[in-house]
Amino acid sequence: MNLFSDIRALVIDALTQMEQAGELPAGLDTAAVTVEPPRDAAHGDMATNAAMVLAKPAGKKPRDIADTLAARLAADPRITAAEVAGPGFLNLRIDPAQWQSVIRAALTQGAAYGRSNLGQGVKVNVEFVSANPTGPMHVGHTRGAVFGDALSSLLDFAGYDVTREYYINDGGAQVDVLARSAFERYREANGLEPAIREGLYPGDYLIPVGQALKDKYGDSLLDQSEDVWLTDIREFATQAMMEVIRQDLALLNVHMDVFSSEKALYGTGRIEAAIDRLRDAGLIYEGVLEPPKGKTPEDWEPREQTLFRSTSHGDDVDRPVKKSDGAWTYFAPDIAYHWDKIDRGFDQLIDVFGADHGGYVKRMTAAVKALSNGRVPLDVKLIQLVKLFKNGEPFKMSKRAGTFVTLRDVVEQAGADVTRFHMLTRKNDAALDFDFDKVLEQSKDNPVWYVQYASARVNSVLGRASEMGVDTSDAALAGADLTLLDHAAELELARKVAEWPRTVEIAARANEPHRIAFFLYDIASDLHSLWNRGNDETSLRFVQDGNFAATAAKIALVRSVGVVISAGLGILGVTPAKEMR
RNA sequence: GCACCCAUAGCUCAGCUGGAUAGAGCGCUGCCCUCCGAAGGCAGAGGUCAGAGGUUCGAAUCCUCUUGGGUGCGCCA
Repeated sequence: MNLFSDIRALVIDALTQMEQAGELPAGLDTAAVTVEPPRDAAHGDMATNAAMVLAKPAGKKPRDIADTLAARLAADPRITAAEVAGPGFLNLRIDPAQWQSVIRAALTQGAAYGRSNLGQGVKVNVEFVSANPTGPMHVGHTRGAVFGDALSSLLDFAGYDVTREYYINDGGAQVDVLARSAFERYREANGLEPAIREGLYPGDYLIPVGQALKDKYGDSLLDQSEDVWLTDIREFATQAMMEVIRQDLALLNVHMDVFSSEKALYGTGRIEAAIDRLRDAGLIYEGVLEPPKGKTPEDWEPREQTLFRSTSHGDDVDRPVKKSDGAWTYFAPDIAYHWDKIDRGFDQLIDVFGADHGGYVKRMTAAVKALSNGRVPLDVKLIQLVKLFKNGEPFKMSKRAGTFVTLRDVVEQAGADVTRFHMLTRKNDAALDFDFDKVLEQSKDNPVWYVQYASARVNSVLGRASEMGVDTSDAALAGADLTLLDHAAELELARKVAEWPRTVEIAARANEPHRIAFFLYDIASDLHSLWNRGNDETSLRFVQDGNFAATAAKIALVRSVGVVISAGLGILGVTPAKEMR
């Protein structure tokens, strides 16, 4: 149940009746009509902008439309008052029975309350992480992993058919470097001195890989030249790294549906086919790129190469798909990969990239547009940096010295729940501070703790009511006499519960899971606030000694908040706390 | 040089794709509490939404320009 969309439907219905009655011209576009909670609660429960939006196309004054609309809406039993305000807003007061039925809906639908059919089963592919398989995941990847996973859950909750996918970049030169690095560790495992020269991966994480190589090959590869072992060791090391990455993701409770390999595209004709498809559309040509103005690379020399005419789909310059040696650029297999996703029947594609790949966005959207003839939209979400702190001091790390912070480090120190929640307390395109101490702080300015505390309080108060003898099962609470919830402060909280389905849709429409985190903070804050009022006004306490009916009603309200918090945390991939420690 | 992202209270950030008097936490000020309904509560001050134009009933939000920060710009991925 989404009370806001119900009331919007009522408004649209009334507008249609007005058209039929000749009070409005027929055929008006009502897409821009909204029904939303007013900023100021004194304005009522909901407000619609219908009169202002339609005034111009209808050729009428906003207030005239609003007056007529108000009269029609007031006839509905759900509306207790409809008054025109300001430039033409129509403020609506909703019958308390509606808020009570929202609570009941939350109790009967449980974890499904707030689910939406917004997505209508549309197939969405969310590609995220896609870290190079050359080592364990570090903090930078962590945020992308959390974001992609939460976004996927959000879209699923909003009625989309979601696939979580990881694109393994195992086709480029970096996996050769990995193989050479692993080979040195293999030598080391055989008692030789490893030569980790400049440009190789120095991390300790390859030591067990060297050992495993020794177990498999003994000393048989030691005297062989690179062309003998490169392919096998590359394959071996890449698989080992992917296993490490899978385990890292599992630490964060991130689980992919599909892993796609870049390398697997080579030699299958898929890349050639994708490029040919673009060529048939007249988008591939041989040409010479101009050097970027103001920043010409020192070794620049004009040369002819195979280019994709991405400028015809909004890019700034055309992009090469082949290197000068005739090999594909990274872009070419990625085009084939995205075509493959289109081919697999996805209606929407989402790519989650690090912000340093921002320059890649236009060419990829151009390619997807061209490959799908504009059918499949691609939304690229860029994830900004995570700045680490410890006790308020910047936490320095150096990749060269091997002191970079891994995903595992973060999760071991902060825990998966705290890490996930905190990573979602910023918009994806804003930089995020992560302070190892602050995220574990127990205070109001730590959203993770504050929301979990609310969750624990819900659990605690349910326990108390239960001890008192109240049946606190959702089914029983749904049958409570909710008309007893007549205090303004209680209805206020119920209103927040009613906003949950709306928040889900807004967040899903924008592909912005952080909105869920902020909503949870808000509703937690409202719950704490009502709880605190109970300290002074005993009639607002959730457990009313000796009064079963009142207690059941209040507990129903509290539990409905708990249902929403659980659902929201579920989307974020965080386990609700039952008690605080 | 060009493109993309960002700029909101002293600080860290929200702001429901254009709505009414721009919000929250921290910090600050002032009251209250010291209760196992728990690790504080209530209230107040604090803003030229970087700046200047434009679009319209209405702009923090959309367009143009300017300033300041970040990212990127063929044979890395």
